[in-house]
Amino acid sequence: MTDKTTPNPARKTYRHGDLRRALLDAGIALAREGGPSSVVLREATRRVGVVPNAAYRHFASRKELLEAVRAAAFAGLATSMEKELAALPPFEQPTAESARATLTAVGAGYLRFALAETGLFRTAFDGPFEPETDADPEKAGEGGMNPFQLLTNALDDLVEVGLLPPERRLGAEYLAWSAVHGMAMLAIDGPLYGRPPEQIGMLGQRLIGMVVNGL
Amino acid sequence: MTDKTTPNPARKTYRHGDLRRALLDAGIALAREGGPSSVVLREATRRVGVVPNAAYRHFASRKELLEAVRAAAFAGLATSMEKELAALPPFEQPTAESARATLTAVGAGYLRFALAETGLFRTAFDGPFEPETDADPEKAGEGGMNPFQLLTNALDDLVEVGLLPPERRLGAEYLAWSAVHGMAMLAIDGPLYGRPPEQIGMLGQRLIGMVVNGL
DNA sequence: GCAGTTTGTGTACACTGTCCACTTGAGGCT
DNA sequence: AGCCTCAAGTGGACAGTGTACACAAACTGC
Repeated sequence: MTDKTTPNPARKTYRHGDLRRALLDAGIALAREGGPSSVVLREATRRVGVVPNAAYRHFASRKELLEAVRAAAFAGLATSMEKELAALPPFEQPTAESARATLTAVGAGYLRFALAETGLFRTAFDGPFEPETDADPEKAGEGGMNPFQLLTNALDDLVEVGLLPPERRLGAEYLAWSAVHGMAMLAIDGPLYGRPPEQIGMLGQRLIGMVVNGL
Repeated sequence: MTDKTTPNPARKTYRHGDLRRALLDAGIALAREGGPSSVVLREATRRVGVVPNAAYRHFASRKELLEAVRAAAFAGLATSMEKELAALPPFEQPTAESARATLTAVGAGYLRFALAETGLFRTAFDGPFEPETDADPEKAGEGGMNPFQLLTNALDDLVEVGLLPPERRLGAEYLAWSAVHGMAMLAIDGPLYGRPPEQIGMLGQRLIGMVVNGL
C-alpha cells in the first residue's frame, strides 16, 4: 500500500509545483498548532514531502519563512475583525450607537482571534510589527485593510458622531490598541486564561467602554 | 598565565560552591541580552565554567532554568514599580491626587522596566503567569509584593479616595493591567518602538488617565 | 533537440537539549 | 586517622535543529 521509497505525500513529479505555497501552508499549520517556536523548517519540508534544503529555494532562512507565516497571521486577525464587523446590523448614517458598536466589534474580533487561534496570534506578535507604515496586502484581510486600519476607521467614526472630541483623536489608536492587545495577552497567558469566552467577551465590552469613556 | 587545563573562569575546587545561583545569574544575564530564547543551557554553563551536564544537578531541564529566570524577571518588574512609588512625594492620608499619582507610578514603573530591561520583560511574559494565585517570593520586589499586588493596592486606594466607585472595582485590575501591558508591547515591538522615552511616558500618563476616567 | 536556468537532492557541520556511566572529593562515621 | 557514602561535576553519546556546498533533474526558450 504505502510505498516506502516515496516519503510522505508521494510526489510523482520531480518538481513540486508550488513548493513555496505548500511550505507556507505547512508553516501556518505549525504555527496554529504550537505558536512561533513550532514553525520549524525541517518539519515543514517533511510534511510537504521534500528534503530540508529545498526550502532554501523559496525562503532565505527559517526566519523568512516565519515572516511569511506572520503575515498570514495578521491577515487572519484582520479577517476575524472583518467578520465581527460584518455581523453588525446595517446602518446608513453613522450614529453614536453604530460608531460605538463598530469599535466594539473591532475589539471583539481581535479578542476572538486571540482565543480561537492562539498559536497564530502569538506568531503574529512574535517580533516587530508596524502596520501603519506597512502596506503589505499579505497582512490584510479580505477587504484589503490590516488590523490597524480597521481600528483607525472605527476611531474616525467615533469622532464623526461626536463621541470622541477631535483634539483627543491624535494617538487614540495606541491607547485603544494597547488596551485590547493587553487583554488578549491576559486571556491567553495570564490570569484570564481558562475563563469562559463569554466572560472574556463581557470584560472586553467593559474594556471598550473604558476606552470610549476615558479617551 | 591562563592555564589551558582550566576552562573559563578558572575554578580551583572541584565543587563549585553555589552552581545553582551562578547558573541562574548567567541565565538572567542571557535573558537581559537577548530575551527568553537566548537563555540557553549550554551557554550558561560555559559562562560559569562548567560542563553542560552539571546544570542538571540543579535544574531538571532548560525549561526549569528558564522558569527561575522568569521569576527573577518578575521580581525586577516589581522592583521597578516600587522604585517609581518610592519617588512619589510622601503623603499621610490618601487623597485624590495621591491615589492617582500612585496608580500612575505603578504604570510608569511597568513601562520603564519594559523599555529599560526589554529582554527580561519579554522573558517574564514568555509563558503562563498567574500572579494572583502565586505567592512565590522570588517573583516579588524588595517590599515582598509582586507586580499584581502593587497594582491591586493602587486600585484600592483609588476606591478609598472616591475616585473609583466600589461597584466598578471588581475586575478593574484586568482592565488597568491590560492597558499598560498592551502599551508596553507596542513600545518594544510595535509602532511605538524607537519613540523617545519621554514620549512614551506622556502616552503612558494619558493611558492611565483613560483608565481612571473610564473605569 | 539542445543550453541554460530553476528547483530539488545528498552530504556535512556546528550547535542545541538531554541521557547514561564514570570520577571526584567533602563530610560523617568509627 | 582512616574509611565510606553519596551529592556534585565530567565525558561521551545521540537525536534534532538551521544552514552551507556541490550535485542531479527537468522545465524553459531558442
